[in-house]
Amino acid sequence: MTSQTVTKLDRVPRQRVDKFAERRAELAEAALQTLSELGYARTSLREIAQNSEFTHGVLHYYFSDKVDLILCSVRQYKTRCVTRYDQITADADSYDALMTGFVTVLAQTMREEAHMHRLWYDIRSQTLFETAFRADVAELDKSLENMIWRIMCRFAELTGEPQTLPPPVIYAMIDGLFQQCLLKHLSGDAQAIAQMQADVRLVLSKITRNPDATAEV
Amino acid sequence: MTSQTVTKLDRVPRQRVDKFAERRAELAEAALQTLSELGYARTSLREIAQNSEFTHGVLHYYFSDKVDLILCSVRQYKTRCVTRYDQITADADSYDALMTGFVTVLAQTMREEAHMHRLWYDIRSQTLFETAFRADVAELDKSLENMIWRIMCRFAELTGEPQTLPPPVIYAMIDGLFQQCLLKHLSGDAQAIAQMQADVRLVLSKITRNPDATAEV
DNA sequence: AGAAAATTTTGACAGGTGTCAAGTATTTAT
DNA sequence: ATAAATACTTGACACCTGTCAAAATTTTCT
Repeated sequence: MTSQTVTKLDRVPRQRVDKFAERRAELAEAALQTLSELGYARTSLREIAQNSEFTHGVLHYYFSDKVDLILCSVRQYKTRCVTRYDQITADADSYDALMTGFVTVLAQTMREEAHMHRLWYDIRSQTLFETAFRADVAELDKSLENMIWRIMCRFAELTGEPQTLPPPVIYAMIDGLFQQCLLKHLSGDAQAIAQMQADVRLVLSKITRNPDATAEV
Repeated sequence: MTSQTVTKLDRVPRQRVDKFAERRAELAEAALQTLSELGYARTSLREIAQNSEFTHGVLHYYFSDKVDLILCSVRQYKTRCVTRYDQITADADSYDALMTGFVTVLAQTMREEAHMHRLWYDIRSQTLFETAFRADVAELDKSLENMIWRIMCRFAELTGEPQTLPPPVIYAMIDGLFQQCLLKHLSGDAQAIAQMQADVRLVLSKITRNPDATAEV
């Protein structure tokens, strides 16, 4: 239930609502940090509160229960994640530039946000058991699929060739490569990132280019 | 520590050792069932014991701690999983037969062992946080990679064309497709399996066939 | 300034967790 | 058959979990 939230939205002045929402966001942020540090299985409300500037009781003032809090966190994570590669798409004015831009941001993401992404894979796995997260996780997954698809469309524009694989397939493939890389990267494999960059280049070159293009060019 | 185990292996008669190992396997099986039902985060030792014919205390007689038990379970899961597609590879005597055989077993696995596979993805995600599982999970992942690679080698034999993508890349791609399908399948999407079969066919046909082959044939 | 409302803290609750030691029952060996 | 080794159960321990109500604090409004 989010009855508390609804009540507030109904009759308190505008400023209040903003403050309430801000604090929710603040606590959701603390939850994100905790989840990315400990993983879903070991994340408790008291641990989350300790990563904020409040005590554990306040969580039930701003969220109806633990699920409500985590859902809020996931949505917050999404808004940051989903436009990550759009600048690259806009800037690139050639096939090679787009390719280089893409794998560069992939590497950067892996280096700087590895913990946040392990949280994502952890939550997505929870979805296999817990129905509560399914709708939000599916929506986020779809957004990521769209993000990848926008890149592929730009590739298609630049080559003049049509797309050869549907959005879900390309996303699944890139996601699989990213996930394997994350595993190796967090296990201490120093070459994992460079290897993934090479792998993505290889796969995309087979996908984005027309089968006969290599012979023509 | 598995000091208890070692002690037994050292000095008790052969029959005892077998019985000890058998019971370990039996309890590991109960753990597998529980994990695949509840997920890692909600699996407790008492719950595992309830899925066996013993009480919770016995777990500490056969395993040094919870981690020891789960590692044992994962290894047991592996031995069943890793040769799943080998028969298909041996039987198929044409490109189309191999392709059909592969996607058929993929679908069968998804239908019959969805719960076991969600456990696998759950445990693999835990590995991103918990170092204790890393070595075993990495080994299992490698075995699965090899299994997929054996299939690709058979494809290469049948087409006469060389492989175009290295083992880790192909595995990551297929795994990504499988994982997405599992998510949809468990969310109630009735077309998920058929869609995955089509997707795998599409991707493999782009990978296993020479770029110019379509023009030739 | 004082009353009212919103916010935060504190402390408790019922129940669950892994672990382990002290028992009881069962099997094995002599 | 009796003693010893093995297998299993029971019950406890210290601690952690989500939740919530009551009290204390802070902010807001008049």
